[in-house]
Amino acid sequence: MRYILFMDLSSTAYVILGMVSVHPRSGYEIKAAVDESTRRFWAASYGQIYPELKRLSEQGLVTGMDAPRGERKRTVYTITDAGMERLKEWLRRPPEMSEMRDEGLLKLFFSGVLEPDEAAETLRRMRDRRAALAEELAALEAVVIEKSDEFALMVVRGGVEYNRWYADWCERMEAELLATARKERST
Amino acid sequence: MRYILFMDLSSTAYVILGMVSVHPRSGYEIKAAVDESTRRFWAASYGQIYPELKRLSEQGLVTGMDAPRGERKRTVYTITDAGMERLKEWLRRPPEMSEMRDEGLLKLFFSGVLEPDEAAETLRRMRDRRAALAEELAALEAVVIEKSDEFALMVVRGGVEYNRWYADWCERMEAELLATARKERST
DNA sequence: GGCTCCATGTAATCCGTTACATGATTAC
DNA sequence: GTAATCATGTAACGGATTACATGGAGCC
Repeated sequence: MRYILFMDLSSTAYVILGMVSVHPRSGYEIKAAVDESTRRFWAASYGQIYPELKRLSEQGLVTGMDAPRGERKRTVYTITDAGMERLKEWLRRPPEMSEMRDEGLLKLFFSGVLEPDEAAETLRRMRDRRAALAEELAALEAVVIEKSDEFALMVVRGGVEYNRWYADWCERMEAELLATARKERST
Repeated sequence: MRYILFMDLSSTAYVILGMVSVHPRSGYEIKAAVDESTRRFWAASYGQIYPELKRLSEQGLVTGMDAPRGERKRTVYTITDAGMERLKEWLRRPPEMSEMRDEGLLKLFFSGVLEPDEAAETLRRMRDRRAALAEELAALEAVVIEKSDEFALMVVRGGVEYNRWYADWCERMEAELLATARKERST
């Protein structure tokens, strides 16, 4: 007999716990929920979800129940009391990890070897991307309002604001860049 | 004899090309440069840098030259014309990848199971972290100004602005959260 | 003498994505 | 009937971090 008292959970484990804390879901549904909500700041793939569900189940943090749809097998997972405790305990701990990888910024950073208008082109692309993302999230906002989930709404709106700020920053930097380029040409 | 005409380069390869495009550097110096500049939006470890330098050298995109310091062996890498062309070609391509992982946002997203003031605590931690980061980058700004690198400066300042926006957003969300919590308590 | 920094490298490991396999159900 | 979606899983692969090994140089 093995005693698992308090094994460290992976970050994916908490996404799963969070997702089933709202209401029971199948692995497939968890993946779908992640893809339309946390994906932009915390993704998860089938390759993580299914093995993790098995582990969480073994540790008694979720329980899987058969819930077939016709002849199609299906297992929905419910969070247990122990699972809810672990989730809350994690939520109360100060957030640690935060990282980003941004190819646009990297290109900008090295753009000293290019002509100013080539660098400006990078900024325009970045701007367009961010503007599109802001619109996408603004559309999602309507969907989230329906669910009346205060925190989900807060996060989507934050996403809209962030992408708008970013798009605006790109515009300003492009203008600045072209302005100094003009000034330099005239001397 | 092997003919490598146009093998795809890894993202790390471009960081290295970018870093040696400014002036020749050793692997150690590349790592140090990454750590004090691009790290926040594009990191690189020794485990990537040294093998990648070897590959880039084999492909004729950089050339390594012995540059010992006393008895201590040291190799500095210089970008070749071919390497510069590859770097520029990449810089001109529209940026694709951009991703983030943010534990704070993830915790916020699932904070519906907590008391409002516990969720507010998460926002306070996030705010403090962002404010500290903004200060850190503001201090770095002074160092970057010395180097008179227009693009590096643009990126650091962007970082300051971003973290200040983020910190401010956290403050506003905390206020909003506590306000609705008060309202709900009074009903 | 010991600590920190300079300097190069590799092996083990972790984390995560992609691709694939399989099969039922629903919509057109 | 066939394409898309629901549903579960795993194997292969790739990217990146961590840890370790090795050793010289400079400083207190």
